[in-house]
Amino acid sequence: MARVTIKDVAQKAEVSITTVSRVLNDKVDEYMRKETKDRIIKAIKELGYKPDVRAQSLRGLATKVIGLVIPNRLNPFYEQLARVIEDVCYKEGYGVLLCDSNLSAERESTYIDLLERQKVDAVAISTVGSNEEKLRSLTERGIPLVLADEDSPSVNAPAVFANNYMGGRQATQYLIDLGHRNIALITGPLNILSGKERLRGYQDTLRKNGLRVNEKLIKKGNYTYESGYKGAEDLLKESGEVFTAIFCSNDLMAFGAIRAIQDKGKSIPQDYSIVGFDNMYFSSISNPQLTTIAQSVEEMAIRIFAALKQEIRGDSPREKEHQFLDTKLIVRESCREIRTKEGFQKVNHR
Amino acid sequence: MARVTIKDVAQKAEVSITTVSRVLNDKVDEYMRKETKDRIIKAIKELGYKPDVRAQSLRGLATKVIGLVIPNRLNPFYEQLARVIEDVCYKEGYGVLLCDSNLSAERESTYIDLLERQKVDAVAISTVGSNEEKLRSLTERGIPLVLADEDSPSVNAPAVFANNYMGGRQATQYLIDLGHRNIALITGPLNILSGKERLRGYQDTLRKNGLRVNEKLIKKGNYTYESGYKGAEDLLKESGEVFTAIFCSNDLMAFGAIRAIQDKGKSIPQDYSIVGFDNMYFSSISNPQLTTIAQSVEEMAIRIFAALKQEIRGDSPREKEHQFLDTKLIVRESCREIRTKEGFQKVNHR
DNA sequence: GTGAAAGCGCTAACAC
DNA sequence: GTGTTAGCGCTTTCAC
Repeated sequence: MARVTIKDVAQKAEVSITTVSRVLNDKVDEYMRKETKDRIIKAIKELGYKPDVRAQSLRGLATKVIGLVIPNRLNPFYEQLARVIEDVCYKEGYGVLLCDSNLSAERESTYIDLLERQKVDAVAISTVGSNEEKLRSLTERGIPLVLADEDSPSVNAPAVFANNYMGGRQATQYLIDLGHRNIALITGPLNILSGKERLRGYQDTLRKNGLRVNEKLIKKGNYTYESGYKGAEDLLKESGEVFTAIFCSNDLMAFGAIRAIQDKGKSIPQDYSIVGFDNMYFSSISNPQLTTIAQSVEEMAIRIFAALKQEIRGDSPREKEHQFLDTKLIVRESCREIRTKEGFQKVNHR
Repeated sequence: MARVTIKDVAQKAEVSITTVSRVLNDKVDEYMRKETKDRIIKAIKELGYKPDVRAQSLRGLATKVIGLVIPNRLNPFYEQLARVIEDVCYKEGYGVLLCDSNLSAERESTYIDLLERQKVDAVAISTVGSNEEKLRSLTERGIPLVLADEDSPSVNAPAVFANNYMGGRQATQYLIDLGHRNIALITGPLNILSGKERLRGYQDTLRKNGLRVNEKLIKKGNYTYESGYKGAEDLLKESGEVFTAIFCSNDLMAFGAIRAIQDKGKSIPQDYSIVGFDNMYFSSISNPQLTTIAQSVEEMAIRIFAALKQEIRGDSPREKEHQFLDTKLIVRESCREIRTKEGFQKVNHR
């Protein structure tokens, strides 16, 4: 029994294909004899018939597939996001065409083309940039778009972000509350939103607490383990500046920094306190377990999917909504309270 | 410029849709005037036309999408496999519908149905079991199948496996060569191939070296961090048996075991040597860095894709090939040589 | 060298 | 209540 189509079902149930189609699409309210319906359902079961989505969607129905474009799943945050979005889609009967642009704008562009040819119902994208035009044309071609944790200038689409600024503030404030006064930062890539915002949160928080922003304590990283290692190494040897804590813009860099510090014979948190960002799974089982900022990835996935659905239904406003989700400090083992000139610092944070 | 179809291109280039279709599919060898062809290509460019894959495939062409079903991407091995397969597919112009069955046979079954309805060109699956019938019917329905690292009894499909038995032997032999005589094992799930084979490799290697297989030193795990922690805890407190090393059937459990040991105030590798399995990214940056067995995931992805293509082309033999890929020991920081009764042990391994 | 027309599997407007 | 038919966007046979 190869390739069974609606015709086979119709034949077996001794009705027309229209009638079969009606029961498939639950257009039965226009009264159909129960007996007929049962006969059709029985035939479908027996033949193991499954409608061909391509044919259905050619006629205007949904493909029930969404495209998801992420920059790089080696970054655990995106991997987690992909997993959670897939989970939500599964529950709603959608498949996910997963596209990892591998940090390449060109690859991202190729993938957008692929998704357009595949006529997916919608796409969620965390863009690496440089594809604004293509993204705009996607929506013009009738494929709705939702921006996931990365903005795209000149693209009018709903967006869901983690509040990276808030996270940067929480991390920095926590260290200050522990008594740290000289807090270093290893940044993310500064051409993307999360990198910029975490930096801004750090700077503002220092200032708000009457502390100076020391440029020598800010090292540029790119979210990789290696760049975290390098950043901490530089802080340790080159700068000659005093510092007692590092806020790393993501967990992977935090692990690199920790290793660099340990390789210099120092230890965490005795000699240096470390805060990460992402709360990746490994941070809860690493040694030491990492104090970090958690983003609510589940919540983000749910919001993204909701936005996707709204766009698919076409009932979204002309001005697209940008949502920001709260971040949360997760205290574990990588920070310690320190004695300052003024004596023990009163710890008081959320 | 919404929805541009082949008609629009034909109109703009002042030819029939047939002619446009010819250049799309490179059926031009049947002599077409170069001028005509150029005009069409120009029109395609200007309109940004992209063929609708659904329509093409309805007429018998490929959908250029494959389905990939994995048990659980929280297991880094599968996540890595998914990433690498996606990469190969990208290079070959294929999209990937990624389906995480989340260790549920029911979810896997639902996903198989989805893939059939979507008429993907082929599916690669690492099954969690209980869906043999469904898998067989997939192939009968014309959607070829490749088994990825997990066999499925009674399903006649090509398969690509890591040589888990070899890995189990390598890990165990390495520990023996380091002088260990009482080697514990934390197993994977014993209802799946990799779990069984790694266990078998462990047992055979002990015996081949004239060592006794001590059931009390074998703890059942399920590839999670928690089960590794629990396994080591049990070994440490309950058994009362002496042992100096643990072979953990995957890295995640190795991390759990390490933590359990450390929580008891012991250290790695001074007090206990640990070998993992998978060589996940984190094993190279963890503390201590983990000695482990590497599977060649890239090679696996390439072979799987090659098998997929062969099945799609339909030129594969009736008796499907089962391939086994070599594993490799990666020595890092989590093991040490120990003194035995007979004095220092000569270390001699590959 | 190029076009007309059938048909892939399906839905929906319209008939009866 | 159910069937006939046009047509979604495309490829391919056959005709010219």
